[in-house]
Amino acid sequence: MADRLTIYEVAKRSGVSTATVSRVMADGKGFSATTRERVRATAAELGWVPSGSARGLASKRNGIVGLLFPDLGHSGELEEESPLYVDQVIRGAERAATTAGHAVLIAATRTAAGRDLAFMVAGKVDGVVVMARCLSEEDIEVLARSLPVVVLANRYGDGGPDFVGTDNRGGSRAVATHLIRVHARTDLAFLAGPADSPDSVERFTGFCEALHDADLPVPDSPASSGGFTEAGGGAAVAALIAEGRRPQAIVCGNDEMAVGALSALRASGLRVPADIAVTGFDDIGVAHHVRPALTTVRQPMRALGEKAVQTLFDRVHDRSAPRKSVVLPTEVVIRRSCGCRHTKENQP
Amino acid sequence: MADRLTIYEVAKRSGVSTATVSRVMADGKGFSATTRERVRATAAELGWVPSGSARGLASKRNGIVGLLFPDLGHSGELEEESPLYVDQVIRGAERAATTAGHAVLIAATRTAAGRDLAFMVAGKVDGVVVMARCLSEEDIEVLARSLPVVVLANRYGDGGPDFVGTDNRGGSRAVATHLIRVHARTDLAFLAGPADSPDSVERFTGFCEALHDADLPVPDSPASSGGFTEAGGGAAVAALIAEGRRPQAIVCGNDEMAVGALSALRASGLRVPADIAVTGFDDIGVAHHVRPALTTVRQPMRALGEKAVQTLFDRVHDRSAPRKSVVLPTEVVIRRSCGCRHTKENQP
DNA sequence: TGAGACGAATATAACGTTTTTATAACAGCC
DNA sequence: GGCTGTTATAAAAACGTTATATTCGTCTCA
Repeated sequence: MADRLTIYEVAKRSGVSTATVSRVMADGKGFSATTRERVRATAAELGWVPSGSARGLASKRNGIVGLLFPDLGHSGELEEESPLYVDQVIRGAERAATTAGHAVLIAATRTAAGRDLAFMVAGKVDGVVVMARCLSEEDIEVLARSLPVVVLANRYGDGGPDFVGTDNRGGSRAVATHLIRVHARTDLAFLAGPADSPDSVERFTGFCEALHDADLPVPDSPASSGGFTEAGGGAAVAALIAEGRRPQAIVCGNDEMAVGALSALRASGLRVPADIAVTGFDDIGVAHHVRPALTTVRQPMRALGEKAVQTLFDRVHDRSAPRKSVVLPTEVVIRRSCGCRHTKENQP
Repeated sequence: MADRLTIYEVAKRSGVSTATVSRVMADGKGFSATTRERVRATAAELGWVPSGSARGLASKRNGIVGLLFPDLGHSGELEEESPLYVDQVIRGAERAATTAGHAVLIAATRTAAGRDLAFMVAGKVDGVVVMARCLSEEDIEVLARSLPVVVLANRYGDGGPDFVGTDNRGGSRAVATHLIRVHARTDLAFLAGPADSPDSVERFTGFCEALHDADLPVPDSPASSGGFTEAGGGAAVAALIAEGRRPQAIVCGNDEMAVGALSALRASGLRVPADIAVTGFDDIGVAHHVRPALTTVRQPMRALGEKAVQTLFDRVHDRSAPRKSVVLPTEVVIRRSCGCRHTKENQP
């Protein structure tokens, strides 16, 4: 019986031309109300859904933005440990996209065929947001030559695509300054993440700036490193204590390590914050459930996703605009682990 | 200078035909290794990304699965309250899709143009997973006529598309049975969600089955309703207490209401679980942080997303296979609020 | 040496829309 | 009743791939 269902069939049955059907489906102008209704009814009756591919091909618009991220929990046992903030970024991106009538095409790249997937995605969208380190700089450059690209949270050089990130440095500086000014701590240790993590490096830089601001000695390198994991943070702090080091505060590169630090300090019989203050970074969910509740720095992950997509749309709209670089402010979340008695915490 | 970059340009520069370029990019067969390298090099050099639309049009394959959900936090002030489980479903879907070399196109439908977005998405994908109540039954039916559809967590009639959901009824029955058998509670109250929520209805049904199993009187309707919100749950329980009702246990339709119930009971000077036991449903994040830690029922949201996409692929692969209906088991998570002393909790 | 067979590469017709450009219908106006 | 200016519709040319059917060599084996 029926051939494959196309716009021709719908046009014929509605007694109009394909052009009219096209305009009706696109909510355009140039047809009467009755025509509109007739066409819509026919389409629904036949169960016709216009081919997005044909549409995209003919119109050169896809109505889709891509979002590439390194991983979303493919790492076997570590599933639940995979970065939760990705969810928030997706939410933000989805919101900004929906507002503009676009859908979001997501894909993780840290898998075997990840690079291929990334290019496949790139071919289907009007522009793409690329999260930190999920594609090589060369690949990003190739993509950027053929479609709008926004890089998220990890700037690539100076001449690259638009960039949106958070103020790691400022947040770290602020929380360290809080420890110095408010709690009069003068001997602070920084617990770093992986050495090749730009986040960790920026946070250490902010930490150093705070020390510098207060005329305290500035270290060349972090006191220790915990690989951004809870276990690593605990081990690093335990080692520090075993060496006889007793800083007045430990500024941790992220919350996971801070949680580990808390356990390690308790195990050593040291009190937080009385003996040693501890701060984290990221404000993950457990931060305000752990005891003492963790003073940390919150990154506006959702806003990040939103801003990234908005920036992408700006770029789609004007491909020759000057390169944009957006840095969203971070926010210090005061709880107990820094020594404060009254927590100051807005809802996330 | 350059025209718009197409396969023709790449073919010309590589000294081969477009067909060869196409096959090389698709990792097909029928070309020599040298040709392959030459073409790939040219493509990279030119920064050419094959048009996904043209590809999809010609091949009738998109390499994309759609995922439609009602909302992802567009509701103004309630942002953070929006259902977190959606994130998990997305993660599961993304994983299953990536495994098959597909990307995931996501869109929320509870917005003004939500329905249009849904149809737009449908036109771009090889199949679509539709989450509970984000599209009318008629719309789903229209979609299902033109592409594979899997309905998530909310069955539509008996003749509809493939279905994947969780065992609400069984989970509710299991947790109620636990209260009866292990903790010898005989006077249980069910705190329902919105009356039109199939989830709530199924959970109430399971609750009733447990009572029936134990030869306890089975109520016609829930003891009270809290609209699935923390405030609503608290208010409902407060009202119950004010009326002089003192059930031995309150089985809540979801965790939010259970958390509200906990507060309300504390405010009334009642001890949980000594005076009244409380259970929840969903195992949201706070469930194990609240005091007493909440005994609840966990739904495998991530597995749900994964299974939905796998089921979708099955359908794509064989469109005439018999209708499939998958119900994933739920799991009772024993904590303190039911009266148990030793929590039994696997990592989520 | 020639017939077959096989691998590599090509030419070209789909694929199903949107978008011009052109035409037809239809008021309103003198 | 012809003229004009809108508006609604029609016809056909893109859009950039993939897939089918073919061609072209080269190799193998009788």
